[in-house]
Amino acid sequence: MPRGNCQGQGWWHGKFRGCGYRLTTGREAILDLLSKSEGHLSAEDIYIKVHPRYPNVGLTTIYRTLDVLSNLGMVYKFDFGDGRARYELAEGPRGAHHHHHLVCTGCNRVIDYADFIDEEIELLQQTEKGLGKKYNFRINNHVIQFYGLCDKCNGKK
Amino acid sequence: MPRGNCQGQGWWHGKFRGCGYRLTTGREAILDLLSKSEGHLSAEDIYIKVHPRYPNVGLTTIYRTLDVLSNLGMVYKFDFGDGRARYELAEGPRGAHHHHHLVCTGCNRVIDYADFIDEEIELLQQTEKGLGKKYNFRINNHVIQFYGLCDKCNGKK
DNA sequence: TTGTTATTGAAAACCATTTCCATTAATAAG
DNA sequence: CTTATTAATGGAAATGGTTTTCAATAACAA
Ligand SMILES: [Mn+2]
Ligand SMILES: [Mn+2]
Ligand SMILES: [Zn+2]
Ligand SMILES: [Zn+2]
Repeated sequence: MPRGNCQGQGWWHGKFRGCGYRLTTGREAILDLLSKSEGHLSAEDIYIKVHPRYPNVGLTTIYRTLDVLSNLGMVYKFDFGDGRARYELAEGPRGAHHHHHLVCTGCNRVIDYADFIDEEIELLQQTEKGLGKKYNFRINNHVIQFYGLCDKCNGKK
Repeated sequence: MPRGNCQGQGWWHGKFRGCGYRLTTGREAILDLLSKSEGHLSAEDIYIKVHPRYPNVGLTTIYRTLDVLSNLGMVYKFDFGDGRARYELAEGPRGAHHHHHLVCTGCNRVIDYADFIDEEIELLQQTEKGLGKKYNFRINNHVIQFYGLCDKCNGKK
């Protein structure tokens, strides 16, 4: 039962099984929620949404599942500086929904943006290639975040 | 005694006083250590280095000072995914030492890199301008991190 | 020197996340 | 459809980085 990198195709039923993971109610519920939710959910956010419909899915399982999904590359884990991890469905490493983040240090609002993404991606690929060679580093992910104040937080005091 | 953004010039004696902060032994010790240390120190790292010479500087003060320095923009606070915040002297918002990070998810090693920085900075400035206008966002910082496996962690298993 | 008050250290609280462990259930074998 | 194996689970407890509390201290303006 292989457990390592299983960057296959298709949707998660196959992906999960192919990696030797069992397909449980909790995992399905969490993936289901993630796939139909917008935004950047914390483990507790997910718990609060999943628990009413599946009362026998505990917070511990949320954490464990998110960890598995993150290792499989199906979910991205972010730190936006508000003291808890936040998660977002990946939908393919370089897939259609790839975007970066604008984080307000005033109110913790996070804006997804995809403007300039093409130029950013191109530069990133160059950089990845160069750095990978120079430092003998196998890059498989990146994070770009801009920090500042959103319009609402700009005008206060 | 003003407290807000004090992005003045010069070194920290003046900067601190100009922002209404008192210049204390602890703060000087912490800044002193940061300025002569390489790498990405956690609060505890700093405590361990500072405490022997200044036994009356507690961990709480380390945290509080790092928070002040971070708010003043004199120190950058990072999350590299190892469960603790790490800090690094800024030396000017776009100063000579600006660099980005390569983070090994295997052993948590962090490599500073400044290759390709010129192209990155140019793109970032364009992006900042565009995003700032589009989302009415006052950007004053950014984080770029590449995640992957370093040479040592590549060859294991 | 003196008064004001920002800063401090130690201990306790906080709280997101992890660990423990006995129980349950997904899966494969028969 | 059994049955056996063992991954997965959840609730409680532990963990550990960071923050809060509060009385004592010290920086600095006057
Ligand atoms: Mn996003
Ligand atoms: Mn660095
Ligand atoms: Zn805001
Ligand atoms: Zn490594």
